[in-house]
Amino acid sequence: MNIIDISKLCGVSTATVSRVINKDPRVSKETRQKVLKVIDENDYIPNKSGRYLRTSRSNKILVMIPTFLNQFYSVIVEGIEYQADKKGYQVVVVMTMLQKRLEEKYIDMLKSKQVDGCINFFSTFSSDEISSLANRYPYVQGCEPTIGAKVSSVVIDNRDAVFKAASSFIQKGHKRIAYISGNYYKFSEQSREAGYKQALENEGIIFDPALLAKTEYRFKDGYNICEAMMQLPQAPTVFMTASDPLAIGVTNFLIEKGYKVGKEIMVIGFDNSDISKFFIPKLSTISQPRFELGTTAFDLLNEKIENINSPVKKTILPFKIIHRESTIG
Amino acid sequence: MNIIDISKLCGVSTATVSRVINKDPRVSKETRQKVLKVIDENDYIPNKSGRYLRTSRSNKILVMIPTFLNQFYSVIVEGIEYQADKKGYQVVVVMTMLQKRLEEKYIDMLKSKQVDGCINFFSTFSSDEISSLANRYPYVQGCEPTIGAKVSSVVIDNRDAVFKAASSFIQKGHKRIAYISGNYYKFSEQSREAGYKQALENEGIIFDPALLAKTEYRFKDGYNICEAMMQLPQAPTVFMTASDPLAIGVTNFLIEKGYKVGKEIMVIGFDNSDISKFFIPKLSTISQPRFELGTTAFDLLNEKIENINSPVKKTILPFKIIHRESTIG
DNA sequence: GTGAAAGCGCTAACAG
DNA sequence: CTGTTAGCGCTTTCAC
Repeated sequence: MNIIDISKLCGVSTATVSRVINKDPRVSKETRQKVLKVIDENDYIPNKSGRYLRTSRSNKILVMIPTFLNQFYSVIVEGIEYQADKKGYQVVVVMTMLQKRLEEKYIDMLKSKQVDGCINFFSTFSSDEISSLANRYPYVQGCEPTIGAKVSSVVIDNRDAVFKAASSFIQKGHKRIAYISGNYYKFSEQSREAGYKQALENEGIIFDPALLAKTEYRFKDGYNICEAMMQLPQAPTVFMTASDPLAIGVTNFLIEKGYKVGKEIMVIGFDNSDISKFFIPKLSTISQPRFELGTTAFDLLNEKIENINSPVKKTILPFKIIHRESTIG
Repeated sequence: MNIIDISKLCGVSTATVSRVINKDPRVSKETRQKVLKVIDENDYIPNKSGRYLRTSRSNKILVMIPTFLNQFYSVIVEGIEYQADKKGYQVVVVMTMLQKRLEEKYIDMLKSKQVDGCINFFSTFSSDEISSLANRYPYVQGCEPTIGAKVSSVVIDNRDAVFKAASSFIQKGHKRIAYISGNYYKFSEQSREAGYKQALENEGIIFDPALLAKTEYRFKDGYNICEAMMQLPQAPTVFMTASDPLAIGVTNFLIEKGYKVGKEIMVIGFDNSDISKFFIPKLSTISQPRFELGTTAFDLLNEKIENINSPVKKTILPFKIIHRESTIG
């Protein structure tokens, strides 16, 4: 069942059927109703490949995220969907699991014109690859822009977030502040580490490499790192981490050993994931405006879709430091 | 840059270029190499819409899930990707947020031939709609098959899972067992409630409607329900829930009020989400084989893609009841 | 081993 | 307001 079949059943041309489908106003009311009736009766759905081939637009955008395991991306995708929906776009999401092979498999959807644009939240590509990609296709990055690449992106001020949080702990008298970072050497990690070191320096505390760990973002990594650091001659009194699961892992170890988290030892995570409010003790964290990260990413992408030569933009959104029981007892 | 441009640059026909792209063996080695060189030099990527239109295959499947907020789906999607990848499929995921409008917006991808098949994990459609959909397009369901619909699906034996768990609590002497269920009136909910009631009946305990709650699956819902139930004249000594977040919400309330969870009051969740091992106390839960749910769902779909008239299959995978601190102190 | 040509289903320019 | 027609980019017979 295609547009020709429908047109024959209606006794009109395919052009007229196409006009009805695309809500072109210059079709008489009677014709329109007749066509709609036949379409409905036959459950006719236009083949999109035919349309795309003709219009070279798919009204679809691709979102690449490393994993669905990290709830962090959930609200971001909601933001993208919210904004994209208003412009009539479909949003399809793919998972790259941090693997270059999978990223290539799916970026092909952009290159082969199956989607009108792509928002990526973690790329394994080099900055040159990203620059050239973004130069030729609508492509923007969120949260983890490729360092040095010429590409539109939306992020928070990671450096300032950690700087402010660390500074406030120091001002309350803490001297041994640990920071557990990720080990991908990406934008957010570098920024946050810089903020951490800057805070120490500003407050006249000498940076101790033993208090800076690089690891994966999971619960057990936080647990393991904490276990190691608590055996240092001078153990930390504050643990700052690059994710909430890391902070929860840290807390697990501390509580197991009988420490009073939030009183003796402070713990603060990152991302304000849902569990942070319902963990026991309630977890302090640094919050990113996830929904707005999504809507902004879409807006940036849309500019590129409408004009691939529009200027590259780097948008920075505000963060929030949220203190709960794990830092204020 | 299209296949014609490439063919001209190579001095061959488009047919030959197409053969090279599709690894057709009857192309001479020299021709092949010349074509590949030109393709590479020009960064030529075939337009997929042209191909789909011609072949009516997209090598893409659609996965519909209600929300990325629930980590439960993460490993399932990994399983799907793992299996689909072996057959050369791309996996695209969309989020329906339990909204019929969004589900329709995305099911259109299946009907309009943008994907070769669809795996859905939560549908708002009626059983008639699903039956007719599954009859005409490769479409299967996972975890929450539409009740009464003629559609292939993969699930665990939800009824038996809750039956076994509840029975074991009763056999340990518990008489007041609460079950917090979801409020969507879906397959898993009905099965689990049936298992719960069956266990009570088998052990000669009269079902008390005050101990069966229907709510959403979030942390705070567990908290609120627990608060209400603990005010009953005879409060429960066991809380079973339909999700881990619900169980965590329950535990939050109990600990806040000073109860010893795992000693005085037992709590068991559902799905064995990552946090369950790192919550304090460690949370007992009922585990579904998520990766296998994914691979099996893909296999079922693939059968339908290869032959839309292949018989409808209902696959049941094993579950596991995992006891941790919240039920064994 | 290679090319010519038809056609997948659709839209849009043009004509009337 | 409606129809005719070309053509989007690709694959695939059918020839040679």
